[in-house]
This record gives sequence, structure tokens and C-alpha cells, in this order.
Amino acid sequence: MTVSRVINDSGYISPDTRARVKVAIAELGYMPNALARQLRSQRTKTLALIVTDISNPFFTTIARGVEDTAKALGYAVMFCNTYESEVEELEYVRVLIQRRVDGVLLVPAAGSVDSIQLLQEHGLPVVVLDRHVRVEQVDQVRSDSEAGAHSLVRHMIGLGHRYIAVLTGPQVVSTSADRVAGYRRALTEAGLTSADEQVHFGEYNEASGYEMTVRLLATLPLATAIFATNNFIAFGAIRALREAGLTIPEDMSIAVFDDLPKGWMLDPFLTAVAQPAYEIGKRAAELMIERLAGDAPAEARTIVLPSEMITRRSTAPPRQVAAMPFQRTAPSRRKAAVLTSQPVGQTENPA
Amino acid sequence: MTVSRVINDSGYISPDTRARVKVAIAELGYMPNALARQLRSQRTKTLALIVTDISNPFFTTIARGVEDTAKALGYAVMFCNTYESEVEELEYVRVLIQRRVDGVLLVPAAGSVDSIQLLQEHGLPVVVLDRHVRVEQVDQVRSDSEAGAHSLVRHMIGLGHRYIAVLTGPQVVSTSADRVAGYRRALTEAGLTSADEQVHFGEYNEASGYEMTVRLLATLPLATAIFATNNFIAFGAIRALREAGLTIPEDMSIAVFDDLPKGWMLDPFLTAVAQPAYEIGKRAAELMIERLAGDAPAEARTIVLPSEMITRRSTAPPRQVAAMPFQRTAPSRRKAAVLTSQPVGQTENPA
DNA sequence: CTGTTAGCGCGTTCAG
DNA sequence: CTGAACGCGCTAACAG
Repeated sequence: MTVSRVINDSGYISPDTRARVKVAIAELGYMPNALARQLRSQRTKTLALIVTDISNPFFTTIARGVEDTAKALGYAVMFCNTYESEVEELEYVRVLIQRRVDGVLLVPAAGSVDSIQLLQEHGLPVVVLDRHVRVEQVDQVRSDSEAGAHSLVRHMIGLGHRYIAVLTGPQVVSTSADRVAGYRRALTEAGLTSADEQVHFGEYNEASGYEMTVRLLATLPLATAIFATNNFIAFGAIRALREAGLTIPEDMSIAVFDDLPKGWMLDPFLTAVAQPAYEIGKRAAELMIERLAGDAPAEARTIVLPSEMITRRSTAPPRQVAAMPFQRTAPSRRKAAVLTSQPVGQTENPA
Repeated sequence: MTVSRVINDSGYISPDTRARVKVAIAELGYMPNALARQLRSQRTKTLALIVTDISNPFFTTIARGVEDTAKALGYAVMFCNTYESEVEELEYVRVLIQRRVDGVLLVPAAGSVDSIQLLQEHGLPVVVLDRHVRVEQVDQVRSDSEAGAHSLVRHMIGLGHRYIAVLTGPQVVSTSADRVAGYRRALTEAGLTSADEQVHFGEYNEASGYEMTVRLLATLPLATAIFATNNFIAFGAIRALREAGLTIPEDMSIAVFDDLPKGWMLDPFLTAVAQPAYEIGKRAAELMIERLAGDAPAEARTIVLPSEMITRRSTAPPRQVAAMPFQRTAPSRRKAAVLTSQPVGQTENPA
């Protein structure tokens, strides 16, 4: 049809015909069928974003970055939530291949690379977000987990802490492993040994944070500081500390990877590392669309964005030790805390 | 092709042929093209969910409810975020029509009905979520804003409050209007008049909550209780109260519509009305898919789910007044608070 | 400048 | 039980 030319502004067309077509379109309320267009052009102008936990504001912020950027460049986005399950992830990937999305932005559920391989076999470009994978030839965008963790832990060591526990997600998830690596480097640089380490692997959620903290409080030597590698873990830890009757930072310092969006906390008091989540989403979408446009180099690109440490009131020198470099003497084995089952909601008022 | 029959398990096929086809499919890694299928069948098995603020956990929870339900029934979901803008909304609707989604689940950005009409003109079923609209013949799912607001305000009146301010979103948004209506009914039932009302219309975000609270604190008679009709507004209000040096609930009670997900608050202390967000999403998706399957009655259905009040520590009797029904005497005009610009983060520790 | 032809990959229909 | 013909709505490539 000539209509096609009018809609796409392609080829020559007489002003008169064009006008008449436009009138007809308006009258009929005609809208072109994107499906047919996509079938013909073999491009859907659609991206997919697969995340592991849409409840996490970190990922919703990434999603906004992706969507805003994609939309501005004429792409739609399909969001998929895997609940951290590789099975769900693979299922989604199959659907997305069948639906012929142009590319997939993926936060991989675990160390698995099956999804990525399947996508690549079918010629779909992939950008991996937040976590990294051992696959060559795939673009990646994330922030520096190792460095962020290192600066948080160094900060706590600088305050005089020696027994610092880290509560983290699954060992197979790269962010979890990297944050533990940063923790270990900080300890090592301070002359501490693996005997001083307290690493708890769990899940990236509140329940796991709670449970790991309960275990931690029964471990000797009792830690004086906690490094939670994600928000939800920190929330669970704080709940456990409160129930145990411990105060922050007097009895226990705590620092967390991931800051909450501004205006989310009633009282921002957690020392944290803030990741540029919106920027991660934006850069990932740009990388993808650039590649789809053929403007990208053949080799894979990796963008590692810096994260920023924000010192607040949840970290302070430990009670028994002055805020100075500690001496490497025999550790005074502190008594493990007794868990008193104190009801939640009995603390002083935050406002 | 015979392949089609194998994939769809339709028609008769010899076990032998079926086996050979399956082998070939596995070898080639063949995946059917959903686009062609959709073009042929005129159904995309895709729904769209348009929300006004993907940052709000209330809406991400709805999104999970929608996605889980849709996926279980073989549908994919496209998420769209309008940032509360009607223009964006209409733009999305056009895209979705062109992409031939089977149906649209819509949280309308404002009182406007243009999007809904456009969708209906193109034969697309619509389910309106959370907010209601004046359009006939459209399925709706929401929770009871009026009743929820009423119970919160009645609770505060019962504590002895007389000057209760409500901080809410845009007047044109139905949830905002309904919550104010519930507030007014509670006041009226307690024998209070419009002279006792303090209604502030703004936006459903933190900045607006802050700003409305600053105005409120300069208004006489000074309110002793605040009803915030959404989380973000409450966060802004709390920030403003803290900066003004006021404590909750001693100087000011506060109650809020929308509870945060479990484990999200470091210290759940806000008296709130919790909406069944996941259920709203789930029911909406079910309604839609039922209608798409032709199992729905012709007339529109409206589901109004109950919400639940949770009493916590942020509401208490006002300082000067005992916790009993107040006397309708001449109000003692209280002095408006002086705003002292006190830095955030100087309060006691929540843990 | 405009219309015709053909094919994107599938499923429905109808012959064999 | 299996294949061939046709069309879903669009656009690239040619005629006219």
C-alpha cells in the first residue's frame, strides 16, 4: 500500500495523496500492526530485562534506567522476575527467544551460564548486569563490589574493629563472592589472618539475614561489627540484634552494601555503599542498543562503575577498644551474647 | 508442515513421524516463531500492566501478583511506568495497541479516561487497578480506600485527637479523593465540622509530604495528628517533623495508608492500613484472562478488597488531651510550631 | 509518484 | 495420517 509510505515517511509521495491518507487514518483510527511489521523486518524493537528480585529497590531502579533509555531509543522492554531461580530463568529465556526479542539484559540467577549460551546460540545479544559470568564475548555492566566491600571493611577496621563478620548471599553469586573478597583483602591488609574471619553465606533476603545473625551471636569470639552485603540481609540482622537487646553502634557496628533510595528510610543511619543503579540500567541498555545498531566493536565490553561509601551513625568504635589500630596480641575472648527474646517494637521512637 | 502438529499436539500423527520430528527439533535447536504464530492467531498471549510509580513497593507487589498469575496461565506481561503522567500513559497505550497485546491492566494516572476509551475503541479489554474511573463497562479491582481511611481516622479520634490533618495526593486521583472522603466521614461521625478539617492535596511522593507538613506546622490550630494517604508522603512528613524537633507520637501522631512489606522497616512503628497488593494484582490478572477466554459475563465486574488496620506506636493520645471523647468547647488555639532547622540524623538510634 | 508482486513463519482448511 | 495451498499485515523491490 501507499499507506506504508505515508506512515514511514519513505519514498516519494504527492502531498495530496499523503493528506488524503492521513485523513483516512484519523477517521478509521487505524494503527499499524506491529506484529506484521516485526515479522517482516525480523526486528521486534523489544528488549527483555531479567532480574532476580523485583522487590528490591536496587533492581527497580535498574529497571527504570533500562526502560527510560530504551523507550527514548524506540524500544519496549519486557520485565521478567526469576526469584533467584535458574529454572525460572531458563524458562523465561525460552519464551523470549520464541518471542524474538532483539536482546536480553540479564541479571543471572547464579553461576550458571546455560541461559546465556542458549541465547547466544540463537543469535541474541546479551548484556549481563550487576553480576559477572565466566562467559567470553558478552557485554557486562556492574559496579565494583570488591572495592566497595573493601572500603566499608577498611572503614570499620579503622574504627578499631577486629572481629568483623560478613553476612552475604549465595557463594555462587558473583556479587556475594566479590564482596567477601573485598572483605578478606581489607582484613589481610590490616594484618589480620583467616582466623579472624567470620564469613556467613546465606541468601539475599531478610529471613536469611536474621538467621545468620542469630548464628553469629552464638559464635566466639563475638564480632563487634557486621558487614551485610545487601539491604535485606541488613534488615534481618537489625531485627535479630534488636531482639537480642543489642544497640547499634554501641554493642555492634553495622555497614551495608546498597543504599536505599533517598526518602525511603525514616532515619538514614546505616553506613553504606551506594551503587549507581539507575546508571547501571541506562548503560546496559545503551550498550545493547548500540550493538543492535551495529555500532559496537566485535569484542565484549565490560563497564565497572564506581560505588560510593556513605558514613553514617551505624558504625563506631567498638565498646572495649579505643578507636585506633589494635595490637595483635592475644584476643580477649568475649562472651557470646545471650539471646533475650524481646518483642519487636519496644525501642525508642525514631522521629 | 507436520511440525506444527507435533509442536501443538494437534491432529493425528504417527508415532514414528512424531519421533523423527522431535529429534530434528532437538538437533537444530528449533524454536517456533511466536510472532508468526501471533499474527496468524490474532492473539499475542501478552498482557500489559501500566503503573504510575514502579518505585513504590505497593506497585511492585501488584506487579508480582500479575506476573505470577499471568505466567501460570501462559501469558507474558509488559510493564509500563508512567511516572503519574497522562501523556506518558497515552503514549504507552498507543504502543500497546500497535503491539496487539491481548489486554491492558491499568493504574490510571489521573481522572482522565482517554486511554481507556482508546483501548476500548480498539477492542482491547481493560482492567482498572487500585483507582477507579467513571467509565462504564470496565472491570475494576481495588481495595477500600474510603473504609481504610475511615478506620484510621476514627482510631485517632478515639485517642482524643480533634485536629487531624490529612496529607494526600492529587485531588483528581480517586484513591486520594476516597481517602479524604473516609477522613471526612470519620470527622462528621464524631460531631466535628468542616471547620475542624485540614486537607492538604499534593503529590504521592516524599518531597510533597515534606512540603505539606511544613505548611501544616505553620497552620493554626496546630494539628495533633497526621493522616498520610501514602507511604512516601508519610516519609516526607516524618522528615519534616524531625527537622522541626517534634517527636512521634508525643508531639504528633501519624497514621498512614499503605504498609511496607515485612522486613522492610528497620523498626515497624507506623500505624497503618495494609492493602492486599499481591492479591489485587492476582485478581486483576484473573479477571482479564477470564474475559479473554470468553468466560466472563458481559457486564463489568468490580472487586473491592478489604484492607486491614495495624495499630503501632506512631499513634497515641495528644499531649494536652486525655484519651477520651473531647468536649465540643471553644478550641484552645495552640501555638504553631516553630521550625527549627535541625539536621537530619541527629536522633536516637533505632536499633 | 503509485500500484503490484512476493515472502516473513505460522496454522487452518482441504486433498490426497 | 501427511502435504499443499492460502492468508494473517506489512514492506523491499520492482514495474508502470
